[in-house]
Amino acid sequence: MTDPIPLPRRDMSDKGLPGNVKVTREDWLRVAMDLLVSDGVSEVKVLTIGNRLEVSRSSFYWYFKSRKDLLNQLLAEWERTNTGIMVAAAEAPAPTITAALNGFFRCIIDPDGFNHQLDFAVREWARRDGAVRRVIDRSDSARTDALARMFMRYGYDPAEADIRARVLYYQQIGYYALELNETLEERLSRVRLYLYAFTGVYPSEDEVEELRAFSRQVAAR
Amino acid sequence: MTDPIPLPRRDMSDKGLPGNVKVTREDWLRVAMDLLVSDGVSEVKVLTIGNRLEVSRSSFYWYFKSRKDLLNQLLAEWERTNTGIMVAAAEAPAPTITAALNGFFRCIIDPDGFNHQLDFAVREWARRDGAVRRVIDRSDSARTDALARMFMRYGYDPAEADIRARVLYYQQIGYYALELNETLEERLSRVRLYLYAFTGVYPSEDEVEELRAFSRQVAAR
DNA sequence: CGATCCATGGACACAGCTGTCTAGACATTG
DNA sequence: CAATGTCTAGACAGCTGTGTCCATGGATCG
Repeated sequence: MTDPIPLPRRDMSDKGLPGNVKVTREDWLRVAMDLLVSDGVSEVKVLTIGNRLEVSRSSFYWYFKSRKDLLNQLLAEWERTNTGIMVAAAEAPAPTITAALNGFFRCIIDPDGFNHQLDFAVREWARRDGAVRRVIDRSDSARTDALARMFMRYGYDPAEADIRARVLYYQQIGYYALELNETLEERLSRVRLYLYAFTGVYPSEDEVEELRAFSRQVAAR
Repeated sequence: MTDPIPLPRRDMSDKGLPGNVKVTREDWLRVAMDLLVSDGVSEVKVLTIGNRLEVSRSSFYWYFKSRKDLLNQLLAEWERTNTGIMVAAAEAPAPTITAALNGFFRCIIDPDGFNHQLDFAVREWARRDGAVRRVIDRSDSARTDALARMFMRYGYDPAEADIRARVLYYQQIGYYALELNETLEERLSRVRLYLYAFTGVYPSEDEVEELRAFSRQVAAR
C-alpha cells in the first residue's frame, strides 16, 4: 500500500507525492463524490472538502476553476457510470423473464453495480438545476426503454412490456426514495412474490434461491 | 436563479387588518409552505418569505421564535393532512379490487387530495433531519398497511396483499421521484394495463373509463 | 547553485443568511 | 387624551461560504 517508490501518487495515506504536494485533483473529486452521495449537493462545499483533506481551501482553486466546475465533473462521472450498468443488466441474456429480472435485481443489489445513493443525490440536485434535470431525463428514458425491451424478449407485447418496465423501474426508484431500512431477511422473504408481481409469472424455486444466495453473498463481504 | 418573485401578496392589500399590521402569521406560513413545496426546505428562508410578502424580515420574529419553529409547524401541517387522505382512499368501499384501486388513483390525481410535491419535499428534508425521518417512517407504514388491507378485502392472501401494496406504493413514490412530465393522454392511455399490472386482474371497461373521466375533469378545472 | 514550476497557506473582500435590539407607527382601551 | 399593547423597519452583530491575491516552500533541472 505504502510504496517507497514514488509515482503511484494517488493515495492520501502518505507522502508518495513529490514536492510540496499534499493532495491530488482525484482526492478532491473523491471526497466531493463521497459528500454528494452521503449528504447531497448542498453539502459539497470547498471548505468541507478541504477540511477533510486537511488542506487549505484555497488549494482547491489550483485544481478547479470554481465550485461549479467541480460539480460539473461529478455529474459527468454519474452519467458515465450508473445508467450504463443498469442498461447492461437489462440486456443480459437469460433463459426466462424471471431469470432476467433476477439479473436486474443483482445489479441493484451489488454494491459495485448501480449506486442508488448517488443516483438519488443527483436526482435531488436536479430539482434545482435545469441542466442536471435534462441529463437525468435522458438516463431515465434509456433505463425504462432497456427494461421494456427485456420484457419484450420474453414475449410480452410492446404495450404490456412498457407498463411492466415502468412499474418495475418506478417501484425501484420509489423504494430508494422511501429510504426504508428493512433487514436483509425481510427483503429476501419477499423475493418470490416480487418476481411474480412484476412478471405475472411465478419464478422457479431455483431462481428464487439464486437471488437469495447472491444477496447473502454480497451482504457477507 | 431564485430571483425575487413578487406576488402572492394577499388580494386586497389590507383586508381588515387592524393598525400597522401588514401580514398575518398565516401569511408567513402559507408562503413558507409554497416555498417548501416548490423549492425544498433549504429555500424556506426568512429573508425570501419576507421579500415575497413585501415585509421586513424582522417582523417574522414577532410571529415565530425562530426559523426552526416555523419548520416544525410546516411538518405538523404535512403530518396532519397527507397521510390521512391516502389511508381514507384505501379504506373506501368498492365493488372490485380494480375499482378500489381507482379510488386510490383518484386521491393521487385530485389536486385537493394527496399533495405529492409536499410529500416529496418533506421526504427530501428528512434526509438531513432525524426527527423528520421518524415522522415520515410512521406515515409510510400507515399507508402501506392501509393498502395491504385493501387488497386483503378482495381476497388476496396476506403475503400477496403485502407485496402488491408495496409495489403499488413504492411505484407511486418512484413516479414522483422521477418527476416525469408526461402528458395527460400518455398517462391515461396506460390506465388499463396499470390496473392489470397492480392487481393481476383486468379492469372492466367502465372502470377504465371512470378513471379517465375523472382525470380529464380534474385537468379541465 | 539558481531558475523555474507546482502546490499550498493565509489574508482579504464580499455576499447571504439568521437572530437581536431599538425606535417608532398605529389601533384599542381606560 | 394618553397609556398600552401589537406590529414593523432598519441597524447591527455574527457566522458561513466563495473566490482572489500574494508570499512562500519544496522538488527538479540546467
